Amino acid sequence: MEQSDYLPLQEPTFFILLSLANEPRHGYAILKDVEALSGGKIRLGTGTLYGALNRLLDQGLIQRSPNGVASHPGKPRKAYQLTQTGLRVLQAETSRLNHMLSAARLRLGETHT
Amino acid sequence: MEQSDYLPLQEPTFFILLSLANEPRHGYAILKDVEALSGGKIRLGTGTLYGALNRLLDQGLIQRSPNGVASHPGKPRKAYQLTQTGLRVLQAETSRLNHMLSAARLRLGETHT
DNA sequence: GTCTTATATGTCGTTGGATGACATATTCAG
DNA sequence: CTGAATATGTCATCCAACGACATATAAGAC
Repeated sequence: MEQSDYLPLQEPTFFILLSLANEPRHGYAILKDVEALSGGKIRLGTGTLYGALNRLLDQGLIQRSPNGVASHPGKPRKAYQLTQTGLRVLQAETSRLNHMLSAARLRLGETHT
Repeated sequence: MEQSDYLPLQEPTFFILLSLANEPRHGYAILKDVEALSGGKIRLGTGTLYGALNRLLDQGLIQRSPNGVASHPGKPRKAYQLTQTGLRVLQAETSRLNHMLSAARLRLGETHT
């Protein structure tokens, strides 16, 4: 299994992995984080989110992380973290994005950005 | 209809539009151009290509272009070109890609590129 | 002349991730 | 007690991508 077998990532999946890049988070926290991270442009539906989390678990790109014990509203939290594979996939996807932008600059004639 | 209604673009669609950014091309030429443009990494299947071309026609992102009269092997060529809408969508997608990379740099801690 | 290769367009069934609607549970503030 | 924010989850549907297959033509090799 190479990381390229998981590419390309779709937008929601990309942001979910990115949200977990530095620290473990539970689902709802990912939801809010992605919204902030994208400047409010991306609002994950819960169907998209929890579907993706289960798929990513199956694929081994994320894994369960010990839940904090703090009291909080709502159903019990489930925290997740990136696996090494997940990180590699995220980096590979970032690289792919860079290649696409290089190609776009060539054809659309932008100097940089 | 805003250009954002067509986003995000999938990889094949993005490269097809990009291939038409500067000059009209027929399907098979797009196939070869995308392969070159991506450094050989992306090889469109014909199902993907012709399916996408018809969809993009429906959506008004591309339009038929007068066919050259040159003799050539194979079935008669059908040339396509970007519409103004198509160009705007392509630019919007490029912008979206840039935002994603900005977010990735923040979280993955890359200095640039 | 025929065979192969490159060119060229097309159809079709399947898959897989995204999406929106809906359901459920808990804590806290007013 | 009621509503809002928090929190997880299911389900049916949609749609672009994908791979396999089909068809046609021109040119060059032999």
